[in-house]
Amino acid sequence: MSDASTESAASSRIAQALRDDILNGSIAPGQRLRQEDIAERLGGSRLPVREALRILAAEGLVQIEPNKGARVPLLDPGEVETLYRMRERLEPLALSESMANLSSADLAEISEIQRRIEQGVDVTEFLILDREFHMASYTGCSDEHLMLSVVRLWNSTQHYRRAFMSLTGSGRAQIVNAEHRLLMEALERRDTEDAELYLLGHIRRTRKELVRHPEIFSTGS
Amino acid sequence: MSDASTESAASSRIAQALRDDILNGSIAPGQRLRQEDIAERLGGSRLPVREALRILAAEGLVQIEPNKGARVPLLDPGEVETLYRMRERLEPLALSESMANLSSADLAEISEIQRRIEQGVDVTEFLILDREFHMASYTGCSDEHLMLSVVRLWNSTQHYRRAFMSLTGSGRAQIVNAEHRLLMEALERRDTEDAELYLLGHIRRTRKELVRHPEIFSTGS
DNA sequence: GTGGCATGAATTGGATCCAATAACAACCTA
DNA sequence: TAGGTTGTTATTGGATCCAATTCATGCCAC
Repeated sequence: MSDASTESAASSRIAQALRDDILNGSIAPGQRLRQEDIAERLGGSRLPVREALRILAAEGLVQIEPNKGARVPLLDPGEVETLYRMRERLEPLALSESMANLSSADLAEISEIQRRIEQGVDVTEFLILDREFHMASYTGCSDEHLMLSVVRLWNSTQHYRRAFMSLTGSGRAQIVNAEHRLLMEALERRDTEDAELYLLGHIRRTRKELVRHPEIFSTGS
Repeated sequence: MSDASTESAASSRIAQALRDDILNGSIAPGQRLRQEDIAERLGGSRLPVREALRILAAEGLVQIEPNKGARVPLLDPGEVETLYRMRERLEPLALSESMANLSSADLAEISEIQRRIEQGVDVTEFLILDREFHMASYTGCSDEHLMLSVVRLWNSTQHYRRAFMSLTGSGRAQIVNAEHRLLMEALERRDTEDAELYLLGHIRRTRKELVRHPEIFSTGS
């Protein structure tokens, strides 16, 4: 991400800043977002802030209640489980749409990302690289609707992925690496069927592991 | 629809009016939406119109380009095909989440909708009833994210469904009715596996038929 | 005649001000 | 003392005005 192309628009700039804050955990689920605070903190008036909140609402990063303001959604275990089931169905589709268009340079980049994952084990870094790994595998998918849906699913579940990783540490790193390597190998073989299957298994296993740790969802307050 | 509850905020009211206009074809894909025109036509200033356009953008009904305004998305055949492939993956999931919560009253309502479909053959009416039929089968699905995605997919493809129906007439009505009846019967048997399969087949067949008619996508201009 | 460029109008984006609604607290009453 | 009520405050929703950007038209040079 870190897109700075259209920084001209204040609303986009503010949306990007808020998006970063939410995704990296600076703003926690359940927290309320007052328009005036954001306007003061990020510069600009309340109007572009309101537009930014609408943009983020479209991405599932905040929810807006009329006359009550915006807050970061606080999901229960069932909702996260459903989001993962949606990922299991949509991401293999995105991968299959992508594979025909993946260049060998793309494959090399994916491989490089996985190499870095297997070196650094920092939780924060892992979350970034893991996301880059999967998104890189979808670069060949040119359909905006599908990719927007996929990004929405990643955004909505980002916080719980981090909570899970922080809780369990990198104990499961070997499993993830094995799954990533299987997926990569299928990509290099141009075997769509296998790639979809490995990806499905990867997401499904993660879902089951998340469900096994309901303590992730305790508010901590 | 035709919600007239006075509690609705201006932005929600305008969004609803625009949504109706887009879904029933009064506003065609590719058409530009000027803020001032809408404000004048529906009452209110440009500000709630801007919010309404953001709401609709979140639903995939309009797309906003910075400094260039909003317009109804004009999709090419490939995009619609992908949207249908997404439907094939997501709607069986929604159905499976829904089935456990479907009451016999819900089933009766679904059956009643199908009965009406088999009577009236008007294209406009069919589009409404067909949508009601499927949505009624998802009423047991309480997950907002999933249902929002499903609604988005229906909204984005509504215009092309209408174009297809207007073109081919009700010649395929018997096939649709047969598929709906198979689906209903599986619902009544509480057979999730069969229901998902019938639904998948139903959507997939429709996709293939749509792809066979590229003339739907000619702008007509 | 065609291509590029500049100027104008049209349209969107943003700031400030005002109104409406909801959260909050103190008060009064039973 | 507890519960409801009422008045105040904080926050969001909407209207109007101004600035920035884009698009179209027409002109000039080649």
